[in-house]
Amino acid sequence: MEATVLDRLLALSDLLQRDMGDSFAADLTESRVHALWVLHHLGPSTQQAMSQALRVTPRSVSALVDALEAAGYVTRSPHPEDRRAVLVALTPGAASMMARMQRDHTSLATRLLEAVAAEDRDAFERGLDAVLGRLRELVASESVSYGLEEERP
Amino acid sequence: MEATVLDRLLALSDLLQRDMGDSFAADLTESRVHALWVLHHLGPSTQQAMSQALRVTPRSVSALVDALEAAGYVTRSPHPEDRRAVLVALTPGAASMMARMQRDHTSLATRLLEAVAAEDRDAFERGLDAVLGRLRELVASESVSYGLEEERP
DNA sequence: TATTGTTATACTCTATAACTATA
DNA sequence: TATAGTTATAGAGTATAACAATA
Repeated sequence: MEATVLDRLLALSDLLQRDMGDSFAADLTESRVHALWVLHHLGPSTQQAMSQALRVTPRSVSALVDALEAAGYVTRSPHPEDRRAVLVALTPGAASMMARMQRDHTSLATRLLEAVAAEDRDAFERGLDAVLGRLRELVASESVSYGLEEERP
Repeated sequence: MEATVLDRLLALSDLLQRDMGDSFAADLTESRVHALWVLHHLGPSTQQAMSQALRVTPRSVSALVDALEAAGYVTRSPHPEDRRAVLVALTPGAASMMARMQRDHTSLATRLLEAVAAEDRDAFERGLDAVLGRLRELVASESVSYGLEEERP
């Protein structure tokens, strides 16, 4: 039995994730880098906005921002229009680190696409979009399930 | 700027992972299901073997197996040839649960591939293999890096 | 009344280090 | 001496619930 497309996608997913989890500074973890990455793309943000982008609870964002602030990666400042909220922003050092990460990300994207034979690239990209679209449909309709709820050992 | 192939792969990775993390019985977590999945594919295994397959330390395997054993998903039995080791095996209930998960997995693989236009499928699969191969090379040569070690804020 | 963020608490995953039993 | 697994301990991520300040 040979590997299905799904198996290969899962293998890719595994490699990408392992790769991203590596090579962080000692005081950075995957979750913290994810938070920095979100700030890099969103700009200064409330913790509410970060909570939605990271898909974790506001309480967890507080903990992440506490750690990032203590290590000098972000600052908290009062929101100019809403005195309940704070604005979290990257420090200059963290911003340049994220800029470098963005360049590495772009370079990786290029190198991966270059691995695909030129005559296959269009079909490959169409296929990728099709699979992504289908998966989004399935997730939205909740019809992707490993059905573990019904049965117990 | 439109999404690169890498961005789409990461989006796929995200959806696949979110999907797998959902819909577990209350006493199952993603890590525990991963352990059950490994046992489903390897058959009865030592904790050492599980440690390598799951890429976590032996100590963490002990903790996972403790929880799975307490909840009735696996059993520990003495290894017939090595009295230091134990064999961890799925209980019948867990085995049938994993069989169902395997069917769902196969069905998902089929549905995803069906989303790709028939005339694109060969090129899509070749492209996928090429990207996967390239990523494996890059990871093996450690030349994929977001370079976070050198700089600090 | 609803929202933003925090304090308090708890559980899970993971890791390192030291230890026992066996190979 | 090396390996399989455990006890002990610690750090990080996440969650829920109750609360404060503000909208």
